[in-house]
Amino acid sequence: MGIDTRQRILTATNELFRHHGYNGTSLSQVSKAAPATIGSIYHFFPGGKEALAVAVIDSTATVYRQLFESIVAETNDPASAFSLFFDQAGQMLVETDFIDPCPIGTIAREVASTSDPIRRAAEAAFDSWVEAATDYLVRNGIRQGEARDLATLFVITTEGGFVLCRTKRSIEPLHAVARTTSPLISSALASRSPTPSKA
Amino acid sequence: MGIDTRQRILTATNELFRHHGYNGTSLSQVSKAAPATIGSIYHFFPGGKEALAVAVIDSTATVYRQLFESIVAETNDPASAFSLFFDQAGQMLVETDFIDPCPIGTIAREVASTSDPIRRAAEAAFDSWVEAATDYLVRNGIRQGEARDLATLFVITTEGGFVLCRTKRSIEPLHAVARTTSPLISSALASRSPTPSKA
DNA sequence: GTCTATAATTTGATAGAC
DNA sequence: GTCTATCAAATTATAGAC
Repeated sequence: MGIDTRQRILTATNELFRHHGYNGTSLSQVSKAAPATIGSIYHFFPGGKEALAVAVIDSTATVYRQLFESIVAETNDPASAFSLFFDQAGQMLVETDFIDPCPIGTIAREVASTSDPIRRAAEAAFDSWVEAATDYLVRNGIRQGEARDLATLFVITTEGGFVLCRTKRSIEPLHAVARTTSPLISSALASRSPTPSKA
Repeated sequence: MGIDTRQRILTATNELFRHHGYNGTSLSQVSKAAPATIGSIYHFFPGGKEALAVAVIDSTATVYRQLFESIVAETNDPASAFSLFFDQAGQMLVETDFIDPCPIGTIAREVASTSDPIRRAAEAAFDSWVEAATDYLVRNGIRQGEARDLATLFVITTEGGFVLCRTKRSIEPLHAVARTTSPLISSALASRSPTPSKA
């Protein structure tokens, strides 16, 4: 059972960050929640708390990118794919009593001015999400520039939606996002050049 | 000069929160930056750090609401009014080397699970912004329900835009917001019922 | 209203036995 | 790999002189 100690530490830290942010989480809390001794934490993460944050951000980036890909893979219409993503995020919020679904935005805003390694990890995460959504929209016939703008809006409304939902303890803000932005995808699809794809 | 000590404390705290968030800011930092002694801080804010945060959130809510009202008062077209707001926010980001323009979103996400007074203050701030933007859109002929959705999207994209801009040290995300959401306002205006207003 | 001193606790991090 | 013990520094908050 020694092998998954690293993963236990990572999982516990992720949850604590989503509860209390970066500066609000102490290593003693992590040690207790994992559970793992302080010595073990420093064994797996010699860079201490900062390295732990980078690892949490990297793994969260991957998990959310995979969630996005799995949702679009199961959905025919791109406009409803994004709505489905917002629905699923809202469901997560309710099930967890409005714990933050994503640790990255909070951590980035807390320490963007003081920890460049963490800021860069968060930047890479957001970039990878924008890229994944852009590629998906381009695959559906939307031209590169418009696709990138819409993908950026998608990530921004996700993060901004989490801010309002967590604050208001309501998923209504995410519903407003879905209602207002869904027509943007539809209209971009409608105005694409009528080159037939192999689908 | 005793009279504005309270204001100096408030201003210094606001700036420190935007730099390092709530848990990343200590009262000793506030004391040094204000400047004011710890005793003075507790004299004006007997509730300590938590009361200080509520006061910062309340004052920030008012300042931003006034900024919004002043921008829309100087602009003819609602679609360009929102773009102007995003432009101005972007300008602020560049001028301050990407210090967070708004302390509320960060603080709310940090302590929404642990401090209900702070969470409620942040909720009131967001609500007041949504209400101001909704009223403005309704005054311009957009029906209540659609206006509220667009106003909510406006606040969400502002907060989410700050997250990405601060993380990427770039104002390009806010530009993407302006480009993608501006047509939504225009189309809502175009489809309003043709009742003539007194403008 | 402002100041200094300090209480009581917790923090991130390290050392070294096992 | 895991554990305990411990460091030096910083934290919020309070007390009481001026």
